[in-house]
Amino acid sequence: MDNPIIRRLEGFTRLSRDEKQALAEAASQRVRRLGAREDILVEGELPRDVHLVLDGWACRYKTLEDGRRQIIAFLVPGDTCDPHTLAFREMDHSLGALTAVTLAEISREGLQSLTETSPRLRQALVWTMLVALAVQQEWTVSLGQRTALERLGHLFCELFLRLRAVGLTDGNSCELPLTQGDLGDATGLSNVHVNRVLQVLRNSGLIILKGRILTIPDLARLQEVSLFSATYLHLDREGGSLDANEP
Amino acid sequence: MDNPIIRRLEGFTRLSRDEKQALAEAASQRVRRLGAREDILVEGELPRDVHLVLDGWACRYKTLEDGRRQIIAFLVPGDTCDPHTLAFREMDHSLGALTAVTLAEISREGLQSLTETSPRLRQALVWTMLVALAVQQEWTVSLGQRTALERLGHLFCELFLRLRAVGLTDGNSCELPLTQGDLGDATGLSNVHVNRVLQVLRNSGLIILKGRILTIPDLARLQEVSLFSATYLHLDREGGSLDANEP
DNA sequence: GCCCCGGATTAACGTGCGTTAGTCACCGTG
DNA sequence: CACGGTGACTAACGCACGTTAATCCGGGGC
Repeated sequence: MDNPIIRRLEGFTRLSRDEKQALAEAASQRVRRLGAREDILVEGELPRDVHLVLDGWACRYKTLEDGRRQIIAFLVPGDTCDPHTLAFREMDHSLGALTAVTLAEISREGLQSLTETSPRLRQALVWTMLVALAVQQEWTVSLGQRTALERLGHLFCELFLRLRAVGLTDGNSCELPLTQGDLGDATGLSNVHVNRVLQVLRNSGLIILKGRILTIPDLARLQEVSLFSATYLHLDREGGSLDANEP
Repeated sequence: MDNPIIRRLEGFTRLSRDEKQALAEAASQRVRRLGAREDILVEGELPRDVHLVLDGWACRYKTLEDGRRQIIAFLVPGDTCDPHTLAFREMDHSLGALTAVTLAEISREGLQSLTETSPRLRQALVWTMLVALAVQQEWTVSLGQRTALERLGHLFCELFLRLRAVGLTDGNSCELPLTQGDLGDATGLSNVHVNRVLQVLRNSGLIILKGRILTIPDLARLQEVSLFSATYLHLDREGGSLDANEP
């Protein structure tokens, strides 16, 4: 009943017991498990369901004809894989598991009836889409303007805070089950250069990265170096239009 | 009554006479005009209204502390400037006019009552947000993987098709009121390099760019060179979940 | 008609990052 | 315990692109 999706949405709005119950039930009806590096959905597919990440890491990616690959988003527990399904028939990108993952499958109709009974859940779903957009905009800034070091530092800040929002951090550490190749595909850098820059980040004490564990000894300093400002993540309950109708 | 917003939404769903009427009325209630290069909203502001572009070009942009600037989206007639207002209090980026623009201002409440009376308009609004997300994802790919020439070619394809969708092209030509500096800020390139690459595009006959008019003699060829595939724009009426309940 | 100014263009030079290609460390497997 | 495989790491070299700075051009104001 305590699942990361609810934890995620509660960062935005307060949910009633009934809403949580309905959501938890919908998300436990059908569960799909995949191994690391398996594809969840590939570009061109016509998904019938919406997938939510319950456990593990996944990513969105696009591939160009000549093989170049760009990871366009990381998905951690609590994230929605494919809200697009609500408006588009066909996937315009692929979804891949990075680690072994557990997904909840909710049918389009199921999700729709959920949002039709609860305006608050509807708002929450819109909110997740807008946050996804805000994150994507920030990635645009990273790839367009930030140096390699800033890009990686920025990404680490983002991932750490997103994981913390769903209770998946331990002090100033979190898991980071990504290869240097993955980091390169996400930041638009070669794996070789990712390696070089990681050394610098390590040697300057900004991060500790060993095994699959990332530690950020001084988050404020890493944020400063990476020109990171957390507002775009909208992690605090700012209150959108819903609150206008509420006490 | 025939305004670009309706033209835009009709690319996704068929609207009833009443819905169009209500939308057109809401969009004509309050109109705001700005000169070229003026700011519409700046980061940190707390907008009370949602803005729609009726005429002219605008852009979203973010600025880093040291002055680096990234344009994260171009807005043309029919586009929604700030759907965020529905969920976030504070702007996490700025909006600027590129040319003189005419905007429709709709209050949060006004928009909400519009979407509450018509589920179809609600769906259409969700659709515009998802398209914005899809476009942002494609920009991520461009900045991460495409070469300078591909980036510019890709951008030209995108803008041309988006303008065509709202009836703002003339044969294989359209307006392009952007400076080479703007193009650089959008593609993550220096204005000098934008200039170099434009020469190549011109000399190879892929584009004609003179005055503020862009002509694409052979769109298919430009698409090929830029690794452009139009699916991410979702310009065709694919039918989302709404159609499931319809004849 | 002249001035002024933003934008386009060009040139010379520098560099951050990619590419290629190799070695090394680790881990699960038979 | 040898093995194969994957990911981390290193080194040498090259290029796409940035930086700086100068010149050119066209349009609007008076």
